[in-house]
Amino acid sequence: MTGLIAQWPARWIETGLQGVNEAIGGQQIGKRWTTSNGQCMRLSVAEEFARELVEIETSERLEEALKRTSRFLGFDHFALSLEARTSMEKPPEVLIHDYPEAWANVYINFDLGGMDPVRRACDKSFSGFTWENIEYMIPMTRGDRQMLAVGRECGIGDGYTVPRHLPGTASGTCSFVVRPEVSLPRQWLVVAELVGTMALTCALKISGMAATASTPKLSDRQRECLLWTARGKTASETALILGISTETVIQHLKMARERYEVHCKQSLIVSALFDGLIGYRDVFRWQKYH
Amino acid sequence: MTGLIAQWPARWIETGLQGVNEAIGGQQIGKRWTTSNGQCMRLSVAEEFARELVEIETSERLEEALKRTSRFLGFDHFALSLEARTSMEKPPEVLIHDYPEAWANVYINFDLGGMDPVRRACDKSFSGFTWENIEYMIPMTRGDRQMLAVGRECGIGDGYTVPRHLPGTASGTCSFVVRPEVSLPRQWLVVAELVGTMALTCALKISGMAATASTPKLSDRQRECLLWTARGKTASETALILGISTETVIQHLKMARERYEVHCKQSLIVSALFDGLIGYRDVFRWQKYH
DNA sequence: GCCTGCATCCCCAGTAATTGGTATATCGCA
DNA sequence: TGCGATATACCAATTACTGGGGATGCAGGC
Repeated sequence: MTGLIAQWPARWIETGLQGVNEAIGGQQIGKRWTTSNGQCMRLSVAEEFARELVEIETSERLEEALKRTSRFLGFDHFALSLEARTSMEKPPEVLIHDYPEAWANVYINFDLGGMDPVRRACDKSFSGFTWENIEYMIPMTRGDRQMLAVGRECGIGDGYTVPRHLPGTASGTCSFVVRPEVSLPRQWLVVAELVGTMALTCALKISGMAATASTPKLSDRQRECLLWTARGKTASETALILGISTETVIQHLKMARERYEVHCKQSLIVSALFDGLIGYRDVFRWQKYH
Repeated sequence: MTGLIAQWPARWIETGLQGVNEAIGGQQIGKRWTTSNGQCMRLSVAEEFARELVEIETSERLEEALKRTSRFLGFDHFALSLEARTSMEKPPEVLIHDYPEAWANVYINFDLGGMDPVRRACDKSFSGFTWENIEYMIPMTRGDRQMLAVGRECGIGDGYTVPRHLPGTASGTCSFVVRPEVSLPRQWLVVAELVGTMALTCALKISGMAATASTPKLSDRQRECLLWTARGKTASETALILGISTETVIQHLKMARERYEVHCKQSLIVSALFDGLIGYRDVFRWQKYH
């Protein structure tokens, strides 16, 4: 339980915010994102992208829209990857990009080794980050730096990556990249954050991993018993907490299993979590207060 | 094992995107967010907030800045919560809000029942969502609706919640709320998405949580036994499947519980799912084939 | 060579869960 | 008013799990 409790230098945290700050940028309003009459149009780009996405059903169309939008934002490449949260070997649900072929090939080898520092940094940030800040987020190994160097030779310079996670369901990243010797379009990073988020939402929809509401399968009392079970309580403990008899708790859980058509509490918990009938926050928050 | 992997109605997925679309909004540019000379200033609000955040080191100052910004965006209340998934009992790392006291008190009681549909919906979306869309994301029980009704009586109307999750590390939400009978400021939701993201990043910095990340690691065999357990198998069934003795399976699960510092298989499964050690895909894909 | 981690196997005592029943009372709704 | 759903409570038999002990062999690192 100990292990790698590294002390992140406070700097990355600041740079995380500064990254957003830079992303927001815009002291000087560039010509490119203002119309002739001086109207700001940065959000309009995200707006237009959002309108497109509502209609998109296939990864091909998402790729096309993302490519066009990333170009407009001033990036040379983009890459979106969405994978089911699993350790088993399976191809990602959605993987679209327009990286140079040389880099795409190299990348697969690096990725198989799990050596991508960008991926690791994704587990550390709520928001998008520029690649130049990765070294303040995670320890960079020699292999990591070598990978980035190889990337530059393949036409991959700096980038901005938007990470998103859904517990138990999926992890996704959406990166916007410029070629070497070119600066990131700072004033557009904030729009990239929005565009990346929307693209990942769309990818989730395409992959079929998006959630939906079903009619609640359980009564409130059944759900309550289930929640305490998920929190690690036994039937008798739950009975004490709810002020009812142990047998009643058992009965509620019995009914709940019948409704979900499962025969054990493990499956019941997994099903209810997946359905959204109980949430991780419901389970873990309570544990804080023991 | 039917019913679990239902065919998601496309509706919520669309509404998810439409939510973003509405958030982007802005067909009609309201007077409120344009300056006298017609300059758009929506992003400027986020920009200003970002500049403040870089300097903020305490939750008190974050609270103050978030309160001011949420008012400016047209919301009546805000709430930010950031929780670590540690095994140690500790209060939430950061919990700041300016909800009416009546609601804060009521909420704690409901919270003990784990009946907040907003928190559950947070496990289902990459981006922020309006509360009116929750019913398309997760099943709503009677208790859920009752909770929202009580909320309205306490001055809590509709809201927009930004969820963020770092696997094995932390979960956070930032909500922006209007009082009943008042509409959400649609054109500002996109800014709320950015402000919420930045506020959560800042909260992460304040809590020092970036420093405490390591998730327990299980051996391959331990994970395999855990996976079959999550699939609803008993120890003896798992033993048959893996071709080892029941006692060995029990031993592996024993070790896994020790590493996660939990004492029952329910908690083990929930923790492993949350950390991404196993995924719903791992569990359900198998069940399709019985 | 020693140590650690891993995987495998075994025993035991106590507790919990599962499956099969039965039985009340209440509440909302048609 | 009667039906169905809900919440409550109980019993009995069987199986599964949990937390203590052990043990062996095998790989990899220092």
